[in-house]
Amino acid sequence: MNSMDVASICKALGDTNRLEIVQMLSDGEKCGCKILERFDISQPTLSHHMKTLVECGLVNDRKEGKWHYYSLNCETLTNYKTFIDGLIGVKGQTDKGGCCF
Amino acid sequence: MNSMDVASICKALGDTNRLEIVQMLSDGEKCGCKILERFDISQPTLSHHMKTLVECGLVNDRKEGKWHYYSLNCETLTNYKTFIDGLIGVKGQTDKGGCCF
DNA sequence: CGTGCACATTGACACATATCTATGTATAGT
DNA sequence: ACTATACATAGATATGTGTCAATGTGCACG
Repeated sequence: MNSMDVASICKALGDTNRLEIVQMLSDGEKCGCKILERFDISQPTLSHHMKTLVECGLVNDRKEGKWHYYSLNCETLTNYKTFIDGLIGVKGQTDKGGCCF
Repeated sequence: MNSMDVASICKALGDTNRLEIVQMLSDGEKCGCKILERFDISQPTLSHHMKTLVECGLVNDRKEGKWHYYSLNCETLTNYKTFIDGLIGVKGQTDKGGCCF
C-alpha cells in the first residue's frame, strides 16, 4: 500500500459523515436506504459519499435486485492499519542535538 | 477519542505532502528547515501544513532558539490506531437477508 | 405496461483548502 | 546596530469538496 492509496483513504475518512458511515458498517453489512435513514443528508449526497468510500477501497458494494449492500473491506482496513503501525515507534522520537544530525 | 478528533486526523493525513512529512518524522525528530529541504513547496506552505499537523495533535512542536523541532505524537497515533482497530472485525460482514433486518 | 422504489448523474453553488508572493517577527552572530 | 536565518502571518487565487434540486436509470411488482 503506497502513500497515494493511504492518502485517498484518509481523505475519505476525513469527512465526519463518511467516518460515521464506516463506523455504522463496522457493525455489519447495510443497504443504502438504511444508511440514509440515519443521516440528515439527501440521497444524492449519500450516493456521492458511498462512491468515494468504494473508490478508495474502504467499502464493498454488492448489488442485489434494486438494493445496494455496503460492507467494510477488511483487507483494505487491515492494510491501512499496518501502514499506521509502521509510523509508530520506528525510532526514539527525541534525538535532540543540532539541527537534525 | 471521538469521531471529530479522528476526522481531523484523517483530514490532516489526507494531503500527500503532510502524509510524507509524517512518514519522515516517523524516522525521528526533525527541524522545519530540514523538512523544507525535502519538499518542493514554499516555506509558508510548509508552515501551514505543520500548523495543521500540530493542531490535530499528530505532531509535537518544540522550540529551541530559532529552530522548531517537530516529532510525532505517539500517543495520538496510538489512540488513532486503536480507533481503526475498533472498526475491524466487530461482526461478520455478510448478514444478507432482506433490507438490513 | 405503468407505477413505485433504490440509486446514480448532472448542474449549480457555497465554502474549504493548497498554494503562492509579500511582509512581519524573533533569534543568533558579527 | 546590522545582517542572516527560521518561521509566522496576511492577502490573493485557483482548485477541490460537500451539498442540494432536478432528472435519469434500472429493477420489481401488480
